[in-house]
Amino acid sequence: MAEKPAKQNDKKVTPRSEDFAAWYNDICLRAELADYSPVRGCIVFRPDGFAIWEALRDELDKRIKKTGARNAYFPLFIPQSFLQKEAQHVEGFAPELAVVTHGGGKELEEPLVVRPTSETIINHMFSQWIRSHRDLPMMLNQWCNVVRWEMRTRMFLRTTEFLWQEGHTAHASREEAEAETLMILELYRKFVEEFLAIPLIVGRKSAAERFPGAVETYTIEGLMGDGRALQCGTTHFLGQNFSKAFETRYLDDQNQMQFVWQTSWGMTTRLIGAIVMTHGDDQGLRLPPTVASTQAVIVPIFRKPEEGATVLAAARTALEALTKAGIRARIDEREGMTPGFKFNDWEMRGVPVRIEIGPRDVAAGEAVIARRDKSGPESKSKASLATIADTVSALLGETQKSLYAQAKAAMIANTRNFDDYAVFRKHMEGEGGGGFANVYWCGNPACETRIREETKATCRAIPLTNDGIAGKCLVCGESATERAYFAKSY
RNA sequence: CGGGGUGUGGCGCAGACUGGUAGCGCACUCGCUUGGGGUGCGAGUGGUCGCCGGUUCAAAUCCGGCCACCCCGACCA
Repeated sequence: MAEKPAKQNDKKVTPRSEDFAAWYNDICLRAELADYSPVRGCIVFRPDGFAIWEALRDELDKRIKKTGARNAYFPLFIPQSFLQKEAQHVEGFAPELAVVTHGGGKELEEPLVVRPTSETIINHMFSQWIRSHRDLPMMLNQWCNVVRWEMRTRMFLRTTEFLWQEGHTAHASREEAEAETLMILELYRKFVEEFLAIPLIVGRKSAAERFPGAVETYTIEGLMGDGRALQCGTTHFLGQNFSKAFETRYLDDQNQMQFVWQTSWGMTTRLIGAIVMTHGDDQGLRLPPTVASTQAVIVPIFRKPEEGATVLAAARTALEALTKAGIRARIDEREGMTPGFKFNDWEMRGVPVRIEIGPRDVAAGEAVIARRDKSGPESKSKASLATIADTVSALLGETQKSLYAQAKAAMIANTRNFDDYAVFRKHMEGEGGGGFANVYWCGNPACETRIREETKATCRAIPLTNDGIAGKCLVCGESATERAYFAKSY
């Protein structure tokens, strides 16, 4: 689908309902979240897009630090040989590596890989820092960029270079590492659902979808507006795969040499795309107040200069009250634009609350308030200028909840149970998404492969609490071991 | 790497078949007008027509070669 190019300077964005892919591109460009760069597959994060990342990152950083992990920074370049030490890891990442072969005008003795992820270099350092059980657990987090040479890219969702947070921990016991993996998974779930207002399905990945080098991978999966799933974050239980490859060992309290047990986990700038695709509508972006760089915009309306003075004075008083209450607000004083144009412009940019102040309002001591989480006449109401900060503050809280509720309702409406393979296949074969399919599965990779080949749907998550024993595999009819969610994904 | 498509002001396109002074809409600048849901009018700025070569008095247009980008697949957060 989506052959129609983005109509960047036409007045309206492509309606979401008409062409989801074109709509998504339009929004990212026109709301000035990002722009294409001269380098294929790389994007520029513009201030309004980067502000979302900053808000998200600051909150996530706080939550991660609360678990005891500390931030560090490891080099961008990794000796090529490091990537080759762990068998599955090489196999998984080799095709998508960017490799530096020259430096200072000379060919390097050993090529350097631009990190696709930092397990290897971190293990190399861990092996030098960890000597005793008293050094454990070691829990580090890094905010950085990584590069993966993907064949096909999409703004925010898949770019050659992306920003992320990668946590890496080493523990004395298997149990402790497994507990850490699940604890971070829950931290991710809460963060994405509460802060980004994106409802999720949580679970374990199938072997085919596992991180290269992990023993077990866990995931949080969202459902986008077009019915396709998006992996929003993953946590990995690495077992001793990397510690054995890098000899990351310690002496336990019995004076025995042991390999550490490890985890890694990450979330990326893909989440910006998830916000756009989960909450956006035909008018454009709808930002959760938590990440909106402008939470409330005041549009002054007047005709004559003398009205302007009165209206602007009222607008500035309101702005002061909002700012004092900790609300990120601004006045749209642009000249030569009609109020109607500004309304549409701010709606397209996803600002949660709009405040209209005109001469009639000032006279009545009121303002018209429009909320972005609703549409039509219900979105507008009147509020007293005297208590504007309280009103807006309450609305921002409600917006956060209502965006989540709307997305949750959409996800539930788009999640179906299937017990007949033919029916499932027919459902999934249609254009676009198809939502989540909740099915019994025998756990055999062959059945998973058949689903992928015939329907393009993949196993997104296997819930942690499983009633798989109760049913028969959707594909082969054998006794099921899993009850899993399948979907077409980004 | 396979299949399809497109390259003409910042963006979206027409012009090409039938060679002859490069055009339209949006955006941008200036002026007036308008202003409670994408105001209207006027005047402007801006282009070696993807690149190289050929045919011709003359090439955006015809011929040959190359390059780039986009979409659909395989790979992936």
